[in-house]
Amino acid sequence: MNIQDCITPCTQKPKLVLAIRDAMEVLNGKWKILIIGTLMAGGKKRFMELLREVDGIAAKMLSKELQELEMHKLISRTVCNTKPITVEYEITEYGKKLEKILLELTNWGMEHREMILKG
Amino acid sequence: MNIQDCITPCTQKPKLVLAIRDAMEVLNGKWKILIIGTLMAGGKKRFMELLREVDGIAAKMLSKELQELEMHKLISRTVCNTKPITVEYEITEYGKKLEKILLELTNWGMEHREMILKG
DNA sequence: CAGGATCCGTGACGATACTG
DNA sequence: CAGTATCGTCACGGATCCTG
Repeated sequence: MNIQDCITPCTQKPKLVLAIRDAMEVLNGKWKILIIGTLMAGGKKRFMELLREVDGIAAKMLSKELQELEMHKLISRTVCNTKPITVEYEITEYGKKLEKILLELTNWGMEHREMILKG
Repeated sequence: MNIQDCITPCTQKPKLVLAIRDAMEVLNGKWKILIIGTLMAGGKKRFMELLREVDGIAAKMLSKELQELEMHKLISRTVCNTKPITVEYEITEYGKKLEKILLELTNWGMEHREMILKG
């Protein structure tokens, strides 16, 4: 499948637009992709670990975006009855389907950074 | 290259985070990816065509996001000395490097939509 | 036709303090 | 530790009008 196949003929809306809209609705927010990337690369993470590794994010935002990601079945949340309580976040099998996107995004980002540095 | 390779050892920041941040900085904004997708699938487009096809966008936003995309060398802007004046936007060779990302995003979006509809 | 100028509301985002 | 509550801001985004 190539990118032209995403266009339906005549005056109908391009399928591409709908699909991208759907994807963006799930991935919107300043931190979601970074959170997913961190979890995908690093396995299980606790709240505080994420707070440290996704640096710059505030606890409120992390909490909120984690909830939204969980709603969309992209990550799972597990409460461990330790003392004090700890919580583990992990990417789901469904969430792993985003790996290709993340990879392409990462590759492009690195190329782009090099291109900027060279001028 | 797989996603684990994006992690540098020990306490350093993951390379993945930097790359994704770079990419997101270029692609941020509600409409950029949709604009790129439309141009990539449909070839040259004039301002009014984009205004129609990227539906929901306001002229101000379209203008602004097109400028930013041009700054980043992802699209080109050509003024035709017709009367009244018309302008053509086209994706650049550099911009075409985003094709893989767009494709993966589109594929995932379609799968996700189906998954939602089925429940 | 392409888009700039202006005005304006909302909500995304952030800092801080607090709780079980 | 893992959050929630509260408050504040600013810029993102939209509507409308105007110009070459």
